[in-house]
Amino acid sequence: MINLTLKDGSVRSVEKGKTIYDVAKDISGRLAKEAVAGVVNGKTVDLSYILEEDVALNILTLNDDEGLDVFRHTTAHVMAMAVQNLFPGTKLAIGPSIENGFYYDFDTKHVFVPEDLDQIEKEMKRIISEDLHAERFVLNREDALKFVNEIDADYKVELINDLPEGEELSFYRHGKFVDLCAGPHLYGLKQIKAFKLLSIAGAYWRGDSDRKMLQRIYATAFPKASQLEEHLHRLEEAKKRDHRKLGKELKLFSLMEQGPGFPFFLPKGMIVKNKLIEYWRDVHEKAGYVEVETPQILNRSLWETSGHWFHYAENMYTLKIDDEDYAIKPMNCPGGMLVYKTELRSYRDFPMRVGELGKVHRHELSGALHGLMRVRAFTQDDAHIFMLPSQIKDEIKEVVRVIDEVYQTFGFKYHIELSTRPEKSMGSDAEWELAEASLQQALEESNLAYRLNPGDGAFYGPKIDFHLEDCIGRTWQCGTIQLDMQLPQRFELTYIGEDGEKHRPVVIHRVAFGSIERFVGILIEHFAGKFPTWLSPVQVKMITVADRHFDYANQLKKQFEKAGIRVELDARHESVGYKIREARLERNPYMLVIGDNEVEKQTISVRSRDHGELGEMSVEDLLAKVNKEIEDKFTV
RNA sequence: GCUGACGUAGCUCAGUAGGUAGAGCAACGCCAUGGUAAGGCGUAGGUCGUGAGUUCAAAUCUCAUCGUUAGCUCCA
Repeated sequence: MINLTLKDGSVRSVEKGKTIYDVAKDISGRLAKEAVAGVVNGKTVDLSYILEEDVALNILTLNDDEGLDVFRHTTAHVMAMAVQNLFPGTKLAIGPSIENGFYYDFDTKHVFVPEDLDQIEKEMKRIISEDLHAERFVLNREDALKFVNEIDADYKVELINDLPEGEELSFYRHGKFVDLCAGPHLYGLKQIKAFKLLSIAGAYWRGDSDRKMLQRIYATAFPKASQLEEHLHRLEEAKKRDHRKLGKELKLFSLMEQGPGFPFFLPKGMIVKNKLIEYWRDVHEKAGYVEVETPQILNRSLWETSGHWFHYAENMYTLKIDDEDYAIKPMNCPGGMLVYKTELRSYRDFPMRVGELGKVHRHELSGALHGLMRVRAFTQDDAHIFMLPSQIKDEIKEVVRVIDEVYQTFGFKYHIELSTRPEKSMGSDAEWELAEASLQQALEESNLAYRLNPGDGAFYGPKIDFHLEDCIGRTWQCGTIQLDMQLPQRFELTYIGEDGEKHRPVVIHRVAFGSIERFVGILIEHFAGKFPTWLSPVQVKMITVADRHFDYANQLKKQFEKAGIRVELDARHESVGYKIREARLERNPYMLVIGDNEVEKQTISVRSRDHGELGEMSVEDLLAKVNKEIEDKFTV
């Protein structure tokens, strides 16, 4: 007999030589049904793992994230098996589980088309119906290489060669199908019930753009059909609130082939953008920022000083003016440095917070463009903060506070990532160490949880990134705080210290929205086009029932306008039903229908987008209500 | 940039054994003056992304190019 310490701390004695599956069955029939893998002394293993000694055992089920991964990864194997059955000669690369699903990368002469997905799904179902059981075997390196060479699995050869010496080389076999895999896998395939292949895409082998492009099939899988349906429904919902679709429908912005990646903002989108800017100025003014504007086009020598001319060349739009090289700014910082140098600075001026809503242009790869989320011209809500080294921590805490305030206003949750020195970087080891330590300490002293992102910093310094979570759970990188140990040196920035000597200031770059254009896109999707009142392009939409109601409606309209409310009057000769339908599609917060009743009683009947019919009320009441919502930046 | 798909009226889309283009909505005109998600009738609107090629004939086939798109790479 051996003793197993289970998840709940209890100890269970079982016969030596039992499998984990046997133990699960012993515990309960239900557990046996839901079990997918085991964790023995911290190592994830198959259910068929044989227990030989006293261990800590945790049985993973479909309800554990890790168990779900096993389930999805096994489903990926089934997909690979189906593809190889249907398209013989297909070589397998890798097929991991990912959030909500899995993918597998294939190398095959056959070019996948969407219709293939149905066929592959059918074949997968057929395979599952055979109820094959996973068979695990381990080979030594030599045999493993021999084996994968025999089955003509080039990619696996490379994987094996890259695995560290001493690593166990395990394979899984389902019927005729074999794949190199660390495992674990489901014991039987019958547990796979709800899955769907979603899309075909290209992906570089090992994520390296210099290597071969493979064909990737993305899929999703869940233990229960209802969960799959729910997930597919969520995808549909996400599609419905796609900012590119809503941006067109709500006439917010437009993208044209005459300017790929250069968005056109239409009048209504411009209101949203301008309201965000107004809000931003208000927040920053209160937080002690001043604002500047630096030129769009600056001379080459500046970009050489900043290092961009060499480090950022492929992303910069350059031009010749009077035989001299110029570049359209891809960042605001160099201009900001020049602003600093317009005066002799004193330590008494610090921290000096200088904001700039700077429009920057970057030549992004054509394939990277995506609506407003990824563009080639965007407005950064930038600021450069100049300070003493001793002020770093407190100042970062203050910046974090401002960014938090901004996100709270829109109801966003977020998480923080700290990125450290990348391969391509400028500066000495000592400078980087100091910079990284400063950011880290600031976060820790602010008691903020963060993830570490090694090697993901900017070439001039480490950074803290803020990733927003929108209301359907997607994340977007928006805010960032970057400590810059390079530009102050390159621009030879100085200040006069208490001792009367020149010193070098510390510089922080930071953005809260990140890109106002992207932020607008995120807001469109977050609110599904239903902007809170303060941001709505039209706050009150008025509809006349018949022509005779125009005068009263027009008089009301003027009253609203005078009160600073954005109002639109639809007095077209169309049916009321039709005008109401259009107004609702516009998603304005308030809609008023003006007919005989209202004219007679000199009132209005109000319909709220978010709360339905509000019935009759006085104009003053509605004005007060709308104004309060604008004041509160109230979000539903 | 790379791999695949797509590009037809302002919008959403139909139109392949190749035979010089269709619908709905929108726009415009007329009629209906209508009460919380589409009233009726009519008019106009397209060198089928662009450029070459094949063909008696190309929206349809081929090539190139531009754009969009799912991803990869990169990134605010």
